[in-house]
Amino acid sequence: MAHWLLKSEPSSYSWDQLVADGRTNWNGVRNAQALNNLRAMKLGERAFFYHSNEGKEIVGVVEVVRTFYPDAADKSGKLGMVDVKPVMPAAVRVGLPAMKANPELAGLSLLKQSRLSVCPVSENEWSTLCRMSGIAA
DNA sequence: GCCAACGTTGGC
DNA sequence: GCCAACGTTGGC
Repeated sequence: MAHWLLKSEPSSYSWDQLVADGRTNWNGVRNAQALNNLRAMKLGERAFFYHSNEGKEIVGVVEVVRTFYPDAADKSGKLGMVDVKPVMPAAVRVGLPAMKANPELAGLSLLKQSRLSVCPVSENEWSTLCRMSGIAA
């Protein structure tokens, strides 16, 4: 199974908000590459939840509970979303400096393409990040 | 189809 | 608040 990382500014949608909601639709993605990543997500696949701008750290893990479907509000028909639910919070929040300092994460697309809001995470990167965050993979 | 101008994201 | 890195738009 593939793994992912979803970015959100806590001021617009935070981990706490997701936990309170129990589930949410991950809409508002406009970037073509990010949309492609959303399309590639399968049911039950997991993603890290990362707070951009404020905190700049991994705060938890989410799971895909509905695969990609079109955004009814988008007339171009290109935009869409997946639904996710929280799985567990990070025991240790992993900040950007910690990720940059770890050579095993040198290829992490979060670090290489800072503007990509939905990025893939390789299996090695996933287990490294699980270890760092105290999340049981 | 190229490229300059502009807009957006996100780290610092 | 600034700026780098991109993506997008629009004139040619």
